[in-house]
Amino acid sequence: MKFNNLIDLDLTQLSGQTSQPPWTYHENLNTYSNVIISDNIPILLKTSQNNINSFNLDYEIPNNIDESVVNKKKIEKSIKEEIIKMYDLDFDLDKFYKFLKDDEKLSPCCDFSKGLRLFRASDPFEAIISSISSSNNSIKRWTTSINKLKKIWGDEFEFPSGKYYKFPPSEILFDAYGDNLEEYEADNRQMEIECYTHNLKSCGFGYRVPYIKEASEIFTLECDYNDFFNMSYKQAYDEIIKIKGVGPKVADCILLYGFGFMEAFPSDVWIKRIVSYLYFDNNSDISIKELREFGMDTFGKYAGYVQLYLFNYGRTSGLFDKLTNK
DNA sequence: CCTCAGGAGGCAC
DNA sequence: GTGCCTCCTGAG
Repeated sequence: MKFNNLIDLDLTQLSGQTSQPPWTYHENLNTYSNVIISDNIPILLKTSQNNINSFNLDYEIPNNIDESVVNKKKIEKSIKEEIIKMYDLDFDLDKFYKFLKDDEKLSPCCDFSKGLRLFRASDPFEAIISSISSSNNSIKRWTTSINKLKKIWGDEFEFPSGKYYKFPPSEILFDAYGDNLEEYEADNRQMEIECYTHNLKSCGFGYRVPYIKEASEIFTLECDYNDFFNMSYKQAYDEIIKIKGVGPKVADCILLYGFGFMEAFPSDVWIKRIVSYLYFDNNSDISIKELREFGMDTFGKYAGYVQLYLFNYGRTSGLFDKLTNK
């Protein structure tokens, strides 16, 4: 299937959005692949492109599923809808670029991020755990941790092009061991304690392990995250921030990348540096709380996209280096 | 080549 | 305001 939309797959996949880690990249084919569940069937999505004005979507079904039992038309319709959601293809980038160019402080962003789109979650729970893992952490570290987690607890599917793992549901992580001591005590073989690596701590989540466990418990026993789709931004924010390990920044990441609340403006030190530089004459007295309010008031429904473009602008233009080398 | 101190990051307390 | 946990960088 060919999609004639402006999108830069590399930028979108690798910009550190906390809906999920980047998909598996195959260099020789220039393809990003990931498994999703579509109509109860695991489907491997494969996206590739030669230029940013279009991309191709291909798919595979698992080796152990007989091709004759799948309804191809139905599958293709549903994966098309899914890719439109995940790559946010309904968002009008041209209109957004006009908005950026109307603000002389924002207009340089366009040149560094052409084709960058929101990378939305297929599974909101994955976005919740990914966002919690990203706090006080680097992109490389949290994505490595999430990939390890998927390999240990996620369902494994074999496709013609290889093995892929889905992010596990909350009840699986609710049951998972927190660290190797817990795992050791539940095992009757009593091996050396270092041998126990089937636990959250061993994935490198550090002190965030109890936060991940608690979030898993809440979404297993107490509430359904799908309720967030029926809330206003403010209602959803007030609700999600109650979870331990979820502060203002993580809450906004979850709402933006996991649930598509476009008015969220995730505010961290990087955004603070670049906004201070662009809008406040580099006077960084502005607090993170004020920064979030500034972003939401100034950019409105484009707040999430502006945050994305500002971050990428800072990262790729060398502006972040300049702002931190002093 | 090695080791090790220092830095980075958002949140709970 | 302080400490959390892990990885990365750079100095020696």
